[in-house]
Amino acid sequence: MSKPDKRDEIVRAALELIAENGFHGAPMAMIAEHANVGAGTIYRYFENKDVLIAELYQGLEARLYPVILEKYAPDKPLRERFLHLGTALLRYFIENPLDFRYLEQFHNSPYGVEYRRDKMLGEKEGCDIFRDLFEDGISQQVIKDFPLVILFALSFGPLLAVARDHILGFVELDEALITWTIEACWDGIRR
Amino acid sequence: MSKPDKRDEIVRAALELIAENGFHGAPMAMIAEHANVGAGTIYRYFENKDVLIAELYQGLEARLYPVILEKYAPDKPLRERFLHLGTALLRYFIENPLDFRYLEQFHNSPYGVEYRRDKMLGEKEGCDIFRDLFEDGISQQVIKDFPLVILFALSFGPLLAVARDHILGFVELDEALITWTIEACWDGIRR
DNA sequence: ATAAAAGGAATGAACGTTCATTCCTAATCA
DNA sequence: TGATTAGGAATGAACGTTCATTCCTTTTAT
Repeated sequence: MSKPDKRDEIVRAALELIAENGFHGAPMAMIAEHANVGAGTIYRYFENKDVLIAELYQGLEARLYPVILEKYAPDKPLRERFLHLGTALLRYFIENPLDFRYLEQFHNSPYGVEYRRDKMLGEKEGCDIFRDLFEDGISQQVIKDFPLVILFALSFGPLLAVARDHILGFVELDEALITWTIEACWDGIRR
Repeated sequence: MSKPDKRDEIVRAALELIAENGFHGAPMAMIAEHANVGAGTIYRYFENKDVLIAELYQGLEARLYPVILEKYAPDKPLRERFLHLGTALLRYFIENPLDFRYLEQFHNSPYGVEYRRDKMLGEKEGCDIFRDLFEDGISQQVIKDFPLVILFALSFGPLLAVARDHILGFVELDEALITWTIEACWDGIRR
């Protein structure tokens, strides 16, 4: 097993176990076992569990942007742009349930809240695409003139909820239902 | 301190600590200390930590229904009924941030998922009021003909998200913003 | 005086992390 | 080329800590 191979195995095992069992249901010893690696080996690649958790998160976030930006046309009408981004995101979550569950675990943990607070205060990059879209829509009087946080809530709230419901098996989302759901989100934010 | 008084103190301390620090940030010893009670005393009232957590949850849920049903008029138009329930719920969460944070902790934990699954499979009582409302709306062709789970997601998704944002200090919700947000949710589900 | 309730030190299991040791590879020497 | 050895990656048993829970003593109430 080559060198980066081992790191990858650790990351993969951590993703699987944490996504399925939460941070506290995934002890380092168990992660090591599932990665076919000694317990101490993890510490050759990650300073401690917190660092492993954070790096894993950043890796997932980095994967996400290219996916939703693929074929994104910033010149199309606002509604079309919104539907593109929303459905792309929802599809990604459905096709990558482990990623989704991990992101949720992270966001609902102290790590995530702190991370989000930093982003808020620092006005960091990240959801730029959505923010631009909303600001565009407000100034064109196409989207309701609400604070951005509210628009985010109206868009991502349902999106994350249906993704969760699908992954937990409470509903079976097909292409049609995905589109309808994102269209309904648009109805919520449009004037 | 009388007998039920002690039980109440334990429940209050557990609510505060778990809402603020999560299940794993609220050890039994700390709960006992904050309740001014010996560590062993908790076990006179609750078989173990899981039972404490579950009973606390059921207590909160039981408080919730009377609140949102107050002044609820099942004969008013659908939109009005929806706005009443939605704003009442959102207001309750904002006025009782500890309750809200506890409920979120619970729902995002293995306890909550299992609990929800039981409810789903058993078609248990609970969100009856909302379900009736949605089914009414669908048959009157006022609400989109979506699966109930999707309608729940479109309504509660944003509601919980804005409540979270308010409590974490990312937005300051006043009466106007509360109404506008719930109206926007209605725009999302109405035909 | 007796029983019930409360208290908190003691217990053992589980966890993250460390570190002395092993193992593997590849450079060095004969 | 084949044998020897150095270096660092990998290991997993062991450690210290934390936690839920138990158990025995003390306090309170009757």
